[in-house]
This record gives sequence, structure tokens and C-alpha cells, in this order.
Amino acid sequence: MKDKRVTIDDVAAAAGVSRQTVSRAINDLPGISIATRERILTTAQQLGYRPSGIARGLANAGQRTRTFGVVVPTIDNEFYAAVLHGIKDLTSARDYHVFLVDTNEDPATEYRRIQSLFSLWIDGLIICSSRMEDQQLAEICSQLRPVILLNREFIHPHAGNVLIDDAEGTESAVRHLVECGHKRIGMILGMPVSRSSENRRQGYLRAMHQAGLPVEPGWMLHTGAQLDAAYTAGKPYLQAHPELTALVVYNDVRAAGLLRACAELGIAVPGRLSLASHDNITLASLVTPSLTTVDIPKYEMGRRGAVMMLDMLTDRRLQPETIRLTPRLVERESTATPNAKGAPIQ
Amino acid sequence: MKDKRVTIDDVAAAAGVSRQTVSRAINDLPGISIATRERILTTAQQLGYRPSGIARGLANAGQRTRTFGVVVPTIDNEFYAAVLHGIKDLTSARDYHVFLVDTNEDPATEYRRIQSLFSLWIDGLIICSSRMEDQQLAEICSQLRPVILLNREFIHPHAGNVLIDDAEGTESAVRHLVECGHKRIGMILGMPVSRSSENRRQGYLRAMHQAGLPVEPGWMLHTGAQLDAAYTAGKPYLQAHPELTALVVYNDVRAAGLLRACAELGIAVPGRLSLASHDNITLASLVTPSLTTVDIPKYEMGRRGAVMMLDMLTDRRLQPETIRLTPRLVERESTATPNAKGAPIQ
DNA sequence: CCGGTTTACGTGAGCGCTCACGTTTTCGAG
DNA sequence: CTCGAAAACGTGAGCGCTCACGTAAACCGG
Repeated sequence: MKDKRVTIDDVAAAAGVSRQTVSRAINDLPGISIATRERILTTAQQLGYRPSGIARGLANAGQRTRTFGVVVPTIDNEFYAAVLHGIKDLTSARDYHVFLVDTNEDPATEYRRIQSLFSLWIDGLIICSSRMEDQQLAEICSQLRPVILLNREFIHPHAGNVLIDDAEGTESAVRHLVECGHKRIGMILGMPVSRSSENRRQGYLRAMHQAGLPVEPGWMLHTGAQLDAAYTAGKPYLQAHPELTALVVYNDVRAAGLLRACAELGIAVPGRLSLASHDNITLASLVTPSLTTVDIPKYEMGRRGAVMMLDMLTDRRLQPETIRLTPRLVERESTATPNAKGAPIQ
Repeated sequence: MKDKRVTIDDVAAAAGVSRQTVSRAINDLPGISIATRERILTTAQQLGYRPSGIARGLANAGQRTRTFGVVVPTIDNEFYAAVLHGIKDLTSARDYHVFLVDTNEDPATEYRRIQSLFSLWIDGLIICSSRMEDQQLAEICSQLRPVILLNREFIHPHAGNVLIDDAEGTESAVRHLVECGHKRIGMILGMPVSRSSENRRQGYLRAMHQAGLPVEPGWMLHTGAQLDAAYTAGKPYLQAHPELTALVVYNDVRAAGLLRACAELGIAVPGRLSLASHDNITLASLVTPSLTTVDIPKYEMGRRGAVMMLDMLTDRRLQPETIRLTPRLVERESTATPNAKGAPIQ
């Protein structure tokens, strides 16, 4: 800290060569004999020389700082933690570093923090479940390449996509409930700004339509991201809609909140009310009853995104792709045939 | 991207002043009239000028890049996600950016990735539950200030500490079990490299000793970090030790794994076996039975660490502190009086 | 042993800022 | 009106690298 930093010039002087030759040795570039390369690397080692990423970034005008940003709505949700985990392994192996941005589910914060990241000359950006408008995404893509969008479709020559078919996932959940014999099925949605929530809503409506089942507007409810929020909002909702025998829930966290509400209201799950949710995070299999849920390949999503990003960074001519991953319904205890008489709950 | 970057010189030229004057305006430094400051800021705005953090970092020889590193053993565990959440709010508000490092619970990876981070001239470092040796920590502290250690005690003039009294937490859990009437109490430990695990083991031994209860070496078991690992290792352990009526578990994730093992073995919890664990993450209250657990103020831990770090960055003369947070036992369903006859399990 | 090519190096310049000065202008006291 | 100090602004230099060159040495066939 206090003792002067070791620079490339120090190494050059110690090895009796020019700065450029040291650079060649360090970066494994041609135009240097094997003997001198060895010698330079040894003295660099001895001096404890560590090339400055900052100076490198400046020198090549921000072409590569070996850093990129990863943006998630909230690190608190295991879903995003799993995505991050998929990104991390690749990153660590290739010696990149990631700036983590948590937007608190707020589009304005998302935009502001990403803009702020740009001053650090990041090489690329992975945005998970972006809540921003298309226009803002376009602006960001115009300033940077590549930008990889996870769980959010956006077409742009700089933007790659890793998507899961949200509508299809929800449809499969609704179909499952219909096959169980349910006719009055409600839906708990996510935040209004969430695209996934909207897509899943579309899937719900489509599946209900195809099954020839009616949907009341009051059967759909938006809730906050936290378990408590779903619990709080869910309680009056459940009381107001005793006619429902099944619910499709936006994600497992909210389903857990509803489970608690059901327990307090004396609504048996799946006896009186069946619950099917999305994500398949750890708690889905741990709560009682365990949750029937649409599994999203979270780790895979992160991993594929990171692969695309690093590939595009390695070969700048590479074009971004659109990868579609398929969700898969996992049947557990929270769904069952409605009670014999088909009687409304309560 | 393609269009040239806007630099400070572009702004200077456009505003008809020198580069330095623009710098004064941007950084709110004295020696500039209010009128010109306004004018410069306006033209900077119009040109879309964004000062380069990279160039700034280089220019002041790495005194402040407004970035720091956060190191966690694994982002997959909600515990660390919560700590990160506590760090994030402060960071975002003060416009700092964090490099996230996930070490995969491996000390060698931890060391390697931190060294690699140094080339990016980070201003500071927050290490959560470090698995490294004291000697390696000392080396890192000698290269950087401040370093904030969460959940790991280490004395160094550059290092701040935010600690929780692990031993005391475990003692309170054991005392609770003893008060319930348990006499043969085992312990499920974490990874051998984990300091928390070792501290909690000490607390367990001390509490057992104070209660005048015996401890068999075979009653202690190390397991991996994942739920499955605890489940797999726990099953034979439970079968081999039918004499135990209660278990103190290193953390909630492992307790959930044991719960599953118990269910499959037909061991009623808390009927035949009581479980008390640590952390109080979300799933602790969601599993059945809900877990009696030692609550660790995770968010607070992260927040206090971030506060200390940013304060020390703002005023470099500030000395690092050692903050001790107290754990608190949360009683739930997984602990109870052993069955009447005090009979061994099975 | 000589001209031309390859291989091995060295030399400026510059990336976009900040720092430590230097220079000019303003302005009020004597 | 003069002088000196404070305010307002400008001028190198340099942070630690890389890039595009330039130059000297080694090599090689004729």
C-alpha cells in the first residue's frame, strides 16, 4: 500500500529490456525470443509485478477491461442467485470480473446504475429480467456491445437473448389443473413492470380460453416480490374469492406466502385449493405441501448468457443469438383433484 | 459505440475553457466562478459527456476508483445473499460499484480471485466468512486498505471486523435444548474450513460441559454446504446414533436436509428428535416443522460493513473498528421436550 | 560476403484524466 | 491611482499501459 507500486518500467529496468518487450512477454505476444520471455517473467514474478487493469483499459481506449456488468432485480430472490451462479463459473475460469448491480426491481434505478457503470468502461452487460422500456434498452445497446438479455426479449444487433417460454410454462400449469378437474382457476401475478408476469398472464388467459373456461377480472392479483407482500395481499383475495378451487402463482416465493395465508384461513391445500407456481427454487420442495411448479432452468440461463457474452468478447465479429430454453412442470403435493362435490372453498 | 467517445477536452473546447476548468466544474472544486461552472455543466450535458472512471483511476494513481470487491463463499446460500443486500443499498446510494467474487467455498480460489481483483485497483474489499489462513489475510491487508471482514475475526491496522458471537449463539441453542430436558445432544457441523463452524463447535462443547453432559466424538459430523450433502451424510449418522434425542445443526440449509432424512427414516421431529439450527433464513420458517434457529442479523452485518468501508474511504484517517452483533434464538416447532420415557429414538 | 527477409527488440505518442504549479484578472485598501 | 492579495483560469507533466511504428541483429540462399 505505502510502498510504491511495481510498474512495467520497473520490470523493464530490472530485466534490462524495454517496456514494450516486457509487454510482449506478459501478454504472450510474438516478436520475442523464448529465453528473454522466460527471464522477464521470472523477474516480474520476483518483483511482484501485477499489470494494471486500469492502465490497460485506458491504453487501448476501453476495448477490453476484462470486466462486465450483471444486473438483477434483487439478489434476495434465489432465482437470481441461481442465475448469477451460472454466470460466475465461466467468469472465474476466464479471469473476468463482474460488477453486480441490484436494481431493487425499479426501472429508474436500473437505468441510472447501468449508465453509471458505463463510466467504468465495462466490456459488456448481462441484464436479467430487465424492467426497462424498449427505448431505454435500445439506448443502452447503442452504447455497448454485447448486451445479453436474460428472460427478456429484445431484438437489436448488439443484443443477445436467453429466453424461457413463460406463456407455455403457465399454459402447462393450467392444463395440469384442468386435467385435475378444476374449472375456476385464479392467478397471482408479479409486479406490473415484470415482463415474465405479463407473459405468464397471457399464457394463463390462453390456456383458460382453450379449455373453454371463464376468467373473471377479479381473479387476477398483482403482489409485491417479497413473501410477506404475497401473504398480506393474498389473505383478503382468498376470502373474497371462495369460488376458486385452484390458483396459478407467478413464483414460488409468492406461493409460499399464499400457503401461509391459507394455513391461517384454514384453507386446506390441496384439499380445498390447489396451487401451481413457477421457478422451482429450493423452498418449493421444502414447504408443506411441496409445490407443484414450473421449473425454470436458472443456472443454465446464466451459464448460456455468460458463454454468449464471453464468446462475443473473444471474437467481436460474432453475431448475438437468441436462445430459447424450455420450462418443465414439476408435479408435487400442492395440486390435486378438487374435492368430490366440486364445492366452493369454505 | 462506434461514434467517438466524448472526452473532457471535447467539453473544454466546446465551452471555450481549459481542460482543468472543466475538471473543476465536474468535480465541484473551488477556483471557478459560478457562471462558468453552470455553463460548463450545461455543455457537458449537451455533449453527453461522462467522465471516465478508468482515466480517473489512473490519473490519481489508484487512490479512488469508486469500486470495491465483495467476496462471498457462495452466492447460492440465502445467508450471503442477505449480507450482499445489506451492502448493496449503501453502495448504490453513494454511486460506488462492487465487484462480486464467489469463491465456491474454496480458500485457494478466494486468494487467487482477490489477487486478480487487485489489478483493477479496487478501493477496498469486503470479505464475508473468509476461508483463508491468517497469513494470506495479512498479505492482502498489507496491499490494501480498508479490508472489512464479516464473520471472521482478524486483527490488522487495515482491517475492520463485523462479527457475530457464534459460540454464544450455539450455547443459547444448547441451553434451550437442555432446558427442554435433553441430555444426549449431537452436532452437525459445516465445512472444516469454516471458522463459524469451529466457533459453533466450541460453543456446543462449552455448553454441554457447563450442563454437565457428556459428548461422544461420534456425535459430531461435518457435512457439505448443500442441502443434499447434509441429507446424504445425515441419514447414516442418524441411524448410527439412535441414542441422541436432539441435534444442534450448523445452519438451516443443513437442518432442512436432515429434516428430509428424518422423514424418510420415520424419525418424528420434534417427537423423537429435536433440531435447533443457525441463520434463520427464509426456509427456516417454511419447512415443516418450522425450525428453532439462532437468528444472525445478516442484512445488518452487510450494512455495517459497508458503512465502515465507505466511511474509511471518505476519511482515510479513520481507524477500523470491531463491531460485534448478537445472535438471538428464535424458538419454533422443531424443538420440544423429549418423549416421556426419555427412550432412545427408534 | 552481400542484399533482402525474418526475428528481435526499442521508441515515441497517446488513452482521459488529475495534480502541482504558473499566469492572468479582479478588486479593495491605502 | 497604485499595489498586493485573492479569485479565476491555464499549462505542463505524468499515471501505467498499448499501439504503430522504427531500427538493429540474425539468418540465408546465391
